[in-house]
Amino acid sequence: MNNDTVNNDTVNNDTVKNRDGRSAASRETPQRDAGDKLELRAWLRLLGVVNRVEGALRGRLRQAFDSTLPRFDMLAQLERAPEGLSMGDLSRRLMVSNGNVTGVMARLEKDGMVRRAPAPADRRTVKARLTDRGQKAFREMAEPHGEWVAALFCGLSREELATLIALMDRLRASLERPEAPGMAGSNDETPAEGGLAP
Amino acid sequence: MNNDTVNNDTVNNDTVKNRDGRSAASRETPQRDAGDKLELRAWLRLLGVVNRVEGALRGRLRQAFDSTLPRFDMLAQLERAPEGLSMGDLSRRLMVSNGNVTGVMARLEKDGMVRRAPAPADRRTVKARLTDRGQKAFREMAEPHGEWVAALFCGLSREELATLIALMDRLRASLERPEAPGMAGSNDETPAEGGLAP
DNA sequence: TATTATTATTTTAGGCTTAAAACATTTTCA
DNA sequence: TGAAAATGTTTTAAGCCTAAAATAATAATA
Repeated sequence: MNNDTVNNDTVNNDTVKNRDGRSAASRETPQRDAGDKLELRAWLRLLGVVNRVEGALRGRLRQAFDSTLPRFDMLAQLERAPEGLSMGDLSRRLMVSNGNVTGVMARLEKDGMVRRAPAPADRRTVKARLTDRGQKAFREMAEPHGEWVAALFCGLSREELATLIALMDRLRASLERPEAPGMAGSNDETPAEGGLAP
Repeated sequence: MNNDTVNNDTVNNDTVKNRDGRSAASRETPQRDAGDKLELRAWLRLLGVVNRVEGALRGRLRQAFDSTLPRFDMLAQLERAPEGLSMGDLSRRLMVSNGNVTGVMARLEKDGMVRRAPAPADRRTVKARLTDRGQKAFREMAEPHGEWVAALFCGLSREELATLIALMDRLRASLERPEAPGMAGSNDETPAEGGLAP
């Protein structure tokens, strides 16, 4: 994964002149902006936690099952779709690029976990299904995986978990809004590609 | 980055038999466990949000500055350490592997952003510093970057941001605790490597 | 129907990331 | 001192990931 100035809390205020002269760009985000950089701090914390949890899960999955998170995710999606999924379905559900799906699925197929076949109706699309082997492998991993996650999050109470979920839902919803949620101005690069990332 | 069953809220209850027969493993995490999978849900939400934000930042950084998040992070660390940092320092601060630092720094050096030189005192260590070019490049990126983050998080109020930061701090602290926070049992694989990931 | 546009996937080129092995240098201590 | 342990970095091998270009097949339309 990625970091992003993860470390301590210094949040490089240095170059960010927001004392009173509020740069042209910062004017675009109205009532915000109390000089602190709350959003940046939140982002760095989020990133740090996700990196750690991901690292822990990666290690456990590798040691216990010689597998990886992306593989696990693909299997999980296919497991709950017995009728199979197209590459595009997987790409959308896992929020990764098409090319990525192609690669991971190729490896899974090589390992005998999935089978891919062009759809008879529309020969453009490729449908993937879990093999028996893949089904079995996923079912073996799923429970330990859930327990690892539970253990990693044991520092938060149920109430805190609920709060966290609610916050993430709010944030996600606001990210989804096509009101260019990351394009608050300044240099007029980055044309106007509309929504978020991929 | 990685996903991890990101999609909808189904959270594959399927294979996870926790109705009454609480599997041997789930007994290890005591008062938790109300049958729902709150931790898993929280984890998936977290991951989804981080993926989206990361994707948005990646795209903007690429389009506006033809740069990347890992490069930006390295520059940010170096910028606040004018006396330079060793490869190990960077690795620890950014929480990435040594080999990773070597690679990203090699590219940054090729682009003239940093300069690396063996430390005279201890010839094992390599110290990196920002060049003038690197300094300038980082300072140009830092402000837009902060604004992009602020805009992406504009869906949360200041209070919510503070709550989120507090939650992340608690979670991070509990992850740090060497009480094997991800090893709640079941199959006795994954020896006992102590703390978290790398 | 022939062209054009759209949709679905793969390929390509390049960068990020890790774990483990290999090197290099310094420290420890017998 | 000199071997052994520890420390710091790079290399290696493999996988993940993306954006953009290339393919392939279907749908729209003139």
